[in-house]
Amino acid sequence: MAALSGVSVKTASRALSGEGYVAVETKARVQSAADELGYRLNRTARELRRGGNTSTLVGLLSGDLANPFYSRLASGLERELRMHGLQLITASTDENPEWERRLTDSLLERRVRGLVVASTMAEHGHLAAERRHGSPFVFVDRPPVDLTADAVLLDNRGGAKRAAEHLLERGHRRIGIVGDLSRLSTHQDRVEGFAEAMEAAGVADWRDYLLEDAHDVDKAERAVRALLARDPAPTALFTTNNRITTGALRAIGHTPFAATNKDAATHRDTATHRNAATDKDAATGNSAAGNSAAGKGTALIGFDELDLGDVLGVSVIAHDPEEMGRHAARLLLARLDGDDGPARRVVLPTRLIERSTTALT
Amino acid sequence: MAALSGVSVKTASRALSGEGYVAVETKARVQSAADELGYRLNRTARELRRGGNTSTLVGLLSGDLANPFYSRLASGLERELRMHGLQLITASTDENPEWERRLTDSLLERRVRGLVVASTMAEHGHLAAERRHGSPFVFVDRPPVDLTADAVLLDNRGGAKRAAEHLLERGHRRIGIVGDLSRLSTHQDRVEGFAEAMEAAGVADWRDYLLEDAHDVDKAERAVRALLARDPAPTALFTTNNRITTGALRAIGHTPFAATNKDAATHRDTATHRNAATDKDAATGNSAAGNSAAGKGTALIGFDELDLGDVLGVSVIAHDPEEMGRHAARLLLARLDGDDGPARRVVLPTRLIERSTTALT
DNA sequence: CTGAAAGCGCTAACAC
DNA sequence: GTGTTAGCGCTTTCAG
Repeated sequence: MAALSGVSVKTASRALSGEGYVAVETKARVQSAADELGYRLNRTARELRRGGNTSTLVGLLSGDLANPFYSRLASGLERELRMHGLQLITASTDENPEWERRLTDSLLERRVRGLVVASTMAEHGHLAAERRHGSPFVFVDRPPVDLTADAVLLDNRGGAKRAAEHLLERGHRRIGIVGDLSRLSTHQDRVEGFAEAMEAAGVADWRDYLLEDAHDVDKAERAVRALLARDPAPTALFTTNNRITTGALRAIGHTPFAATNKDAATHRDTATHRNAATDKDAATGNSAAGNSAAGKGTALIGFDELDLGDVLGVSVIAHDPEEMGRHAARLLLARLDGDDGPARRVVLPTRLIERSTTALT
Repeated sequence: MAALSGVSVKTASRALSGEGYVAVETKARVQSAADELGYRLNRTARELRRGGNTSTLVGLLSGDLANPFYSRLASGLERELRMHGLQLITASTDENPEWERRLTDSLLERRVRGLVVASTMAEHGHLAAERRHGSPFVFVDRPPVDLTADAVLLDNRGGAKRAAEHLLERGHRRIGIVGDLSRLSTHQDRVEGFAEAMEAAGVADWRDYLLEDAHDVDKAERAVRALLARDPAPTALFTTNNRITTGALRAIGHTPFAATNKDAATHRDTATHRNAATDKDAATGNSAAGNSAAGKGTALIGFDELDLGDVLGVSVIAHDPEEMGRHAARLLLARLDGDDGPARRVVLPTRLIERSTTALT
């Protein structure tokens, strides 16, 4: 113990934590002793003794931290929390409900100060007891089911409706729509918004061009190819999230530059665990330029902004993931500050960004 | 205490933690009592009592979690750790050394099991005492200075050299190079590699076209515009990371689709805190199509793969951030497993992906 | 299989 | 300014 090395006893606590009065000289002595021994305060023990919730940890559960949507959400959240002395601890659920449950337990056992979750579970009744006297929850992107809790959501329905209207206004009627896991509420809302606009326009058979459960870029690419191969091919496409839009762009295959393109290796080099698949994908990806004739004239609008969306000229329904994170942080901070009012629900707007992929030709 | 609600005392511990022998019936009784009270084990207290390092937390410090490079690194790291029962706690330093120091202290005080850090600090001698009997460190992306520790790095020099050679082979001699913060070792290595190739080719004045400290997309875009406005304008560009490449693409302004593009709002809607700037940027971004004539024929190769790099046809020096994360996890796990051999240094390869931006015309 | 006591590292509350 | 005592919630002994 640093106390022995110094001369005093557990007044070292005061010196190192900077709380309470300590003589300047004593403080210096303790400090240097601690430095020499490589000693540091044990924050865990401190939080235990302090009782209640003194932790400075806030948990975030999301499907996949590598998805720009979630990483930007995390970034906004983290920055806002940090300004209030809190730290973010993140975990990916891989959209697996069982893992989400396990990770939630784990974070709660760790007595996090609060929990922000983009849930992949079908219902959240099991958290009711927790919520009564535990850490506050904030749901992001997807609302709680069977539980009242704060939530920050997107206007999915409105955004999707706007996307469909935009395509309809430009004369399209056979519009393909490719979606994520069909069990996700965000997906359902987007399909609903789309349906609303289509039916209002008198297009009853829009479901013929609906493809769901395209959860990753490769699946999306295949889905889009399948759609474009239909006999009366769709003249336009609505892709309901960033990964799907990426897949669609690969399928449609813009090659903005000269075609002297011997891009043998695709960028999907991250998939080191699925070698066979990678090679095959590389081949199909490579043929994009060749196939492009099929979907080249197809109009496209996607939900979620893309990193190079402006450069590529992709029309999108955009929103602000970082803002979502900041909002979640603010709701959480309010709860930590004692706010025990009714659950709040914030719905963030989306907006249409019209670019070349839906330009009139 | 659940003990009271049940009938036994702190045998509840055994029941809930599942360690030691407990009658099946007793266990069930305790369980239901705990459920009802919304009680959960306090992992913090457990770890304290257990002494030493029993925590399951691993910290990651990086510059900016929203940067795809770091978020993919985090993703690979998190997945690998999770397979071994460990959890990831992340924090962004915003490339601010002072914050990095503070966050490091904070994580260490929390007795994380290990620390993975993409450091922004100039030296790390202060961690020497820590390393002796504290948690192991793994440096990623940037090597430790004044400290021996495990590290997973990229072949920055080789990759940059390859990029330069690629451009030189295609006849370019006036090659602009735009880099990140000049104090970062990754930047320096990349410039060195570039320099090596240029000097070997007899281009002595390459520094005339070097612009540094373009740390964000906007700065990069401006830097590239400035470069292209030089009198003998460069015929090719090497951008040394993903953000800079993005900025360059905006500046060069490919508009792959028809120019009926009224993209009034740029995608930089995230910058709600800098309204004035945003509007201005939007304007300049918007004029990309107009200005494009200036740099349209300019060859471009970037360090780091881009999300839509294949669709856009951007040549890059690619590598695998997720793999870097997995490697870091493995080094850390080995240390936790008792490995006390000399510090390891893993250097991951890069590879050239040749696409249309460097195609011969 | 279950219980009682002690103590992990720290800090609240009081002394001195 | 500083020291003392007790106890946060748990798990470790070591006994029943």
